[in-house]
Amino acid sequence: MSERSERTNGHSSERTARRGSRQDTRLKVFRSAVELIAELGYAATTVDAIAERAGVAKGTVFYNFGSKEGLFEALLEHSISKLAEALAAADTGESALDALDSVVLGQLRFFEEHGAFARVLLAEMWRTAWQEAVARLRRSALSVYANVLRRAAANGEIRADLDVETAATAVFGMVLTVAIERRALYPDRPIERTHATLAELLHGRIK
Amino acid sequence: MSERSERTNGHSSERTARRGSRQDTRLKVFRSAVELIAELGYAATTVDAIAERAGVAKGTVFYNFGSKEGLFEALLEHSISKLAEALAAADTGESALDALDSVVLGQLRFFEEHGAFARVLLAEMWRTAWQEAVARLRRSALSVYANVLRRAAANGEIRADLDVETAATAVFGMVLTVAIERRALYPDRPIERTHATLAELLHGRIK
DNA sequence: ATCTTTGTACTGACTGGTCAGTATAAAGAT
DNA sequence: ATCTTTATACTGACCAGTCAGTACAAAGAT
Repeated sequence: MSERSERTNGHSSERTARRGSRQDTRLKVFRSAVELIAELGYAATTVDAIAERAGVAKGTVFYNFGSKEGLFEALLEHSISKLAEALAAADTGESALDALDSVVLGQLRFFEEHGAFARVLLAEMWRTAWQEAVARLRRSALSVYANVLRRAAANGEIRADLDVETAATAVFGMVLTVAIERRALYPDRPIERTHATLAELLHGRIK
Repeated sequence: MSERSERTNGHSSERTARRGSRQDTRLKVFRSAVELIAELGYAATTVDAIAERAGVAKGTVFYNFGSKEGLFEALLEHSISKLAEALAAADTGESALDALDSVVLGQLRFFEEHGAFARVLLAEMWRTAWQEAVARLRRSALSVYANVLRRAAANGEIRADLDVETAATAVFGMVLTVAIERRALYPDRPIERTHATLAELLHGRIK
């Protein structure tokens, strides 16, 4: 979703010109919603609270998203797209295994910046109600891992018979869990250190 | 409905305390609660629904656990203990890395049997409201992984400078994620196959 | 033996508050 | 003109927690 349509606002006067623009309002609501839902969970988060934190009227939320569920679906859609973009952009490196390390780092960095979304994703990912969003996640984000692993298997960097789909989920879940732990427990630890630990784990018994 | 005809079944439950049916009631409520919360989440699950599925009156839930939150805390306590026992029991093997594989398998098997709890744990684990339960989880379950990894580091099976705490969380989160995916998406796949994939991933670039 | 009391486990109708969603009038923005 | 947002007020369903009462077993008491 989110056609980046900036709507040609005449010329100059760029910046946040469209003060009351719909896109702007939607983003404010997204930010507020993801923070609250990360803290309290979807069901315990009220639309009143979302609207208040976003600094908009309650009616605006319903005007823009139709319902609480509609808001949440749009939020998932929006955030999963961004995550998929970030992972795909990180898929670079000499060897496939270098690329794997790089994607792991990309995921860590994304969740460093969007920690609230990490929590929401972890909590809601397997709820049957949002199965469509999960399917999209598999197609767009997990497939980045699956492809890297497939490449590694194809040119002999790892066993050719590895189940890349399961392995992709495993790595994704591993990084997601660690990213959340880091934010919750060791917020000041440099991300590179966490990344190094994960890389060692994935590279196996290196001395 | 259903006049709980438990009555004096004579046998059932050891002589620990007369009127042993209270333990029975609590377990029925636990079972019902974990299933519903796995499906709907904590906040969206009503005490009415828990009581109905357990076949007890709503008042019984409050009589036994004081509040909805009290019920959930007792449930976490109960289940985390069982999980920790299962992991500790699986901590066996020639080398530390064999033990690691074994604990991973133990965790997979535990969540195979208690899939609903796996979902609840994943979703609620990092909610600040249950931080006490998370602390207990770290002490009792994650420490099994941390100890295995420490042993492996001590006798040179893996790098001595590995951050075992972070690695323990990583492995735990990886297995938890994959266990849930397996149940949701590939329930018929033998657990050994999933285990083999995780072992390969952990053992690194073996050809 | 029969009556009375006590403690434990449980029941389910009821209450008081909460919250998604609606309604509407008026104000900005383009 | 039309789209978007604001502010306020309202409705009705839903739900956590309460409470007066039931059931019943065991322990005195007579």
